[in-house]
Amino acid sequence: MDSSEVLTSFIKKNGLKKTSVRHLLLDLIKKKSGHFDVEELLLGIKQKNLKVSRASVYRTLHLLVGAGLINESLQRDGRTVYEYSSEKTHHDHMICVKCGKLIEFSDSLIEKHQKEICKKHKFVMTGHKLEIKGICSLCKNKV
Amino acid sequence: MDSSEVLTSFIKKNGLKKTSVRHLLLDLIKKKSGHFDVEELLLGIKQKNLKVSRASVYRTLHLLVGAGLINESLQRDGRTVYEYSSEKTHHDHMICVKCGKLIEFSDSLIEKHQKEICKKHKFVMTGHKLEIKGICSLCKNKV
DNA sequence: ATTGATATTGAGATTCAGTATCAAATAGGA
DNA sequence: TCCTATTTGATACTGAATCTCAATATCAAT
Repeated sequence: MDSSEVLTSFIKKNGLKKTSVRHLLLDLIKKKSGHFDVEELLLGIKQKNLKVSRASVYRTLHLLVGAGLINESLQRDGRTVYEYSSEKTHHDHMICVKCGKLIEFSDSLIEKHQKEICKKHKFVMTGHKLEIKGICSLCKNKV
Repeated sequence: MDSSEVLTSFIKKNGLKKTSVRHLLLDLIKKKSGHFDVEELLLGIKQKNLKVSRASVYRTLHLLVGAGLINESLQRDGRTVYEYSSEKTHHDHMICVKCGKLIEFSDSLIEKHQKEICKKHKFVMTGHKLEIKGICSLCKNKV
């Protein structure tokens, strides 16, 4: 089932309506395939001479998170950064506090431990976020 | 070296000035010993008939983070939640998306893996945050 | 295809956490 | 005490995210 079908079935299951705005945004996001925020999406929309309002972008992003198609990835400069939930394993982030560089990594052992901890607390995990802040190898060697 | 001394030496080392506001806030935070945000601090200040401005609270919190005395713990309802960096090992959080309940946990294996990953990427970690979102055991059993 | 009930959208106003500004107050060395 | 740099408080400002509400679109039933 591809993402468009996932969206359609999520919409149907929740008594919502299939709209062009919702599928248009999903398409834009799929093409980006990486991290993005609301400003980036709005810029892309403007450049392509499409018409989607800021409010609809925010609303649709919430919807897509609910459908599991995208994730709130992290906060950067006060903005929420999202990413498309691809099939590849969940990954986490290192953020360089000097240059803002984002490094992705994934560690199956950490994932496994998280699941065990949730089990121990009888907690049903719906999402998780691991952010490591520090100084990247390039910045470390500067001055 | 207790936290007040840590603050004093941090202030001296950075050519800053020792002020009553800074030590007052540190004392308030130590007494709280748990999670807190700016509004909570301001409320406590008001109730005790103390006088510290909102701007100074924000400024001092940044200072205390820099001195390693407190941590930015997580985001809750758009507000930054801090916590006092006690001697106990670093801990992470589970947040119930239904009731907002915060569950603390710590896992030395996860910590260890994080360090290894940083080493692999030649990344100098200055802090990290792990947030697991989901549904707590109490909410799970409610309708 | 038309209707009607309901959900969605766009434009702009609003909210609110956090930041910037700047004059007055304070710290602390000389 | 004096001098200079830092800090503080009051308040204006910023900007991401949300709210409002009239206009529009969806879709099931006719």
